[in-house]
Amino acid sequence: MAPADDQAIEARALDAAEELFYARGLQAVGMDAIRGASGISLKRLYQLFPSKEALIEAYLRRRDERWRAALERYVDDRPAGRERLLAVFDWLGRWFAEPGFRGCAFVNSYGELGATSPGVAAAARAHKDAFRRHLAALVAEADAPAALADHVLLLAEGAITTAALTGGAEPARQAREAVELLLSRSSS
Amino acid sequence: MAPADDQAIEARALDAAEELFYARGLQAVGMDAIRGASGISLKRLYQLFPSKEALIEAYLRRRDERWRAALERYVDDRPAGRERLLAVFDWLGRWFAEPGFRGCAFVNSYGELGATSPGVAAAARAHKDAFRRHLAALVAEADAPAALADHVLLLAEGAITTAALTGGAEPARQAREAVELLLSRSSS
DNA sequence: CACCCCGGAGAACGACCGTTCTCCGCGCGG
DNA sequence: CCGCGCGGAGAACGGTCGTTCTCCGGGGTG
Repeated sequence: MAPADDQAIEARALDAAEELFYARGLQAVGMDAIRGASGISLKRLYQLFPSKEALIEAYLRRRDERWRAALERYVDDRPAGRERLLAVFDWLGRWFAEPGFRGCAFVNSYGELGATSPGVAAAARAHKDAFRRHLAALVAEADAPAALADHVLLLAEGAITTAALTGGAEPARQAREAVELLLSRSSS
Repeated sequence: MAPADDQAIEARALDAAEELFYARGLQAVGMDAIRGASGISLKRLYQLFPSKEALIEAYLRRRDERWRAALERYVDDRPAGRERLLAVFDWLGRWFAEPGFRGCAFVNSYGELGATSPGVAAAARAHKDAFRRHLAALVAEADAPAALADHVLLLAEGAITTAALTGGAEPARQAREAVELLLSRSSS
C-alpha cells in the first residue's frame, strides 16, 4: 500500500467529515455516517484517526487552512490598499450566498464542544487569531490606523453570525459599508 | 397543590437548565443532570416539560426575555440619545466580564441544534430580531441614519463571539469605539 | 497450489441518554 | 383509623454511539 493511497483515503475521509460536521453539527454525526458518506470502513477510519475527537480536530485544522487560503487568494487579486481590505467583505458575501452556508465552523464547534474539548476550543481560537492577523496586515497595507483592525474583525465576525441566522448575504454588504465609513473617517 | 408551587418549581427547573445548558451545551447535559442540579424528580420534570426539546425551548424563551430586559433596564438609565446607544456596549462589557460568560446562548444553541431542531433555530432568529429592533430604536433616538442600526448590530454580534473566544472584555470597548467613529462620521 | 496477511462488512460491546414504569411512603378525605 | 392518590427515588427499556472484534474473501509469495 503506497502512502499516496493513505493520503487519498484520508482526504476522502476529511471531505465526508467536513460536509457532515459542518452541515449537521459535531455530535449529531456519528462515525457510521462518515463511513457511509466516505465509503471508508470503520477499521480504516480508526487507523487514520485514533478517535472521533482526532477526526474532528483534523477537520477543523484542514478547514482553517483552506478557508484562509481561499480568502487570501481572493483578496490578493485586488490592488493593495483599501480595495484589498474591502474585498474581504465581497468574499464573505459570496461565501454567505453559497448553498449550505451555516456560519463559521469554528464558532459553531466552539459553542457545541468548546466547554468540553480543549482541542476544539484551541482550534477555534487559533483560527480567529490567524484571521485577525490577516486583517491587521490588510489594515496596515491600507495605511489605516491599527485600531481599525479590531473594528474590521468585529464587523466580519458579526456579519458571519448574522448571515448564518438570517440566511441572507446582506450582512456582508452592510459590514463593507461600515468599513468604508470608518476608512473615510480615519483619513479625513 | 397550589399553582404557585408549580411556578416556583418550574422556575427552579429553568434555573438549573439555564446554568447547565449555557455552561456545557445542549446535548452535553442530560435530563438526569438537570434533575440533580434542581432537585426536581424526573417525573415532575416531564410533567412540566413534555420533552427535553420543550425544556430547551422554554430555557431559550426565558433567557431571551431576561437578557433583553436586563439590557433595556441598563440603557434606560442613561439620557436618551447617543449616550444611550453607546451604553449598550458598556452593558456588553460587563456581561463579558462575568464569570462563566461563554458567548451568546442563541448562537451557541443555533450552531449545535439549529440544523436539526426548527424550534431552536426559530428561537435564535427571534432573539436576534428583537435585539435588532431594539438597536434600531436606539439609533433612531440618537438621530442617526437608519443604516447605522445594521452596523451597530454587526459590531455587537461580533463583539459577543469574539469575547467568547478570547475570554476578555475588550471587544466591547473596541465595538463602542467603532460606533463612536460611525456616529461622529454621520453627523459631520 | 498452499499460506498468510490486509482490508471490508458488519456484529458485538459497553456506555449513555431520553423517556417511562414500578414501587413505596406520606398526607388528606371519609 | 382506613384507603387513596400524588410525588419521589430509581430501575427499566429502547435506541444510539464510539470503539473493538470476528469472520471472511482475495491477492501476493514461497
